[in-house]
Amino acid sequence: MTMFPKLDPILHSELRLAVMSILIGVDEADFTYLKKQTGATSGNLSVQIDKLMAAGYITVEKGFKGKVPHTTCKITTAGQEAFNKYVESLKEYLSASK
Amino acid sequence: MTMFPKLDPILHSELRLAVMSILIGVDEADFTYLKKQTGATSGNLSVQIDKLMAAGYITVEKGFKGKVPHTTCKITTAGQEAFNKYVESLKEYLSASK
DNA sequence: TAGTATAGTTTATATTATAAACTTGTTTAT
DNA sequence: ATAAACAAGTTTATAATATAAACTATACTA
Repeated sequence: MTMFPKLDPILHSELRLAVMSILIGVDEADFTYLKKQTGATSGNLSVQIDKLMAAGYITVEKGFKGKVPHTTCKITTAGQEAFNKYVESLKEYLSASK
Repeated sequence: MTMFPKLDPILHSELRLAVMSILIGVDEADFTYLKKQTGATSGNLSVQIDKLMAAGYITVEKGFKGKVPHTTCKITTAGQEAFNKYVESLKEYLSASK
């Protein structure tokens, strides 16, 4: 792509972008919250969270809340940077005639 | 997705978005021009142009320029509307804390 | 006329997204 | 106490997508 910057494939996904969008505005969020906010299925969310983690864009802590398993996600600095860069890149696509 | 609008899958594709981004700013563009501007391979471009056409977002005219085959693409009204809507939807994802 | 270039299309493959099925454990009703 | 339903995920299978490789057809060029 000559005039269009490459879009980070990790972020160029509807659900992963939604997750990142939530996480960037909040200190942390748990699995259930992310599921409710995004409307995703558990399976899909689980997979996409894994990918974001593998990319180093979020950290995932698995523990228990009382007796129930509980997963907390938090955006990393790398994740914030990648998100910002993605937004900047997208702008090149969205602003026609430039 | 409850708080995030669904992103038009036809447009949520790097190459198709690039093509639409070019076409929205220009009266028409031919295959070769789109290929150069996007840096895409011919095969990929051919396939994605087909999909945009199938979606009714662009028109494709195949003819000859002298003796050489020549394909001209033009955005449709539906395509412009879809593009604008996509941009609006994306904003919901990009503006954190909203 | 053999070789290279142009303008694509078709087909095959690799990657992704998504849903369905499953696991593990908990709470609730009987 | 135990079966039924629920919660929080994970794993696996399938469907959809993107992309590249191979191919077609014609034209130009040495």
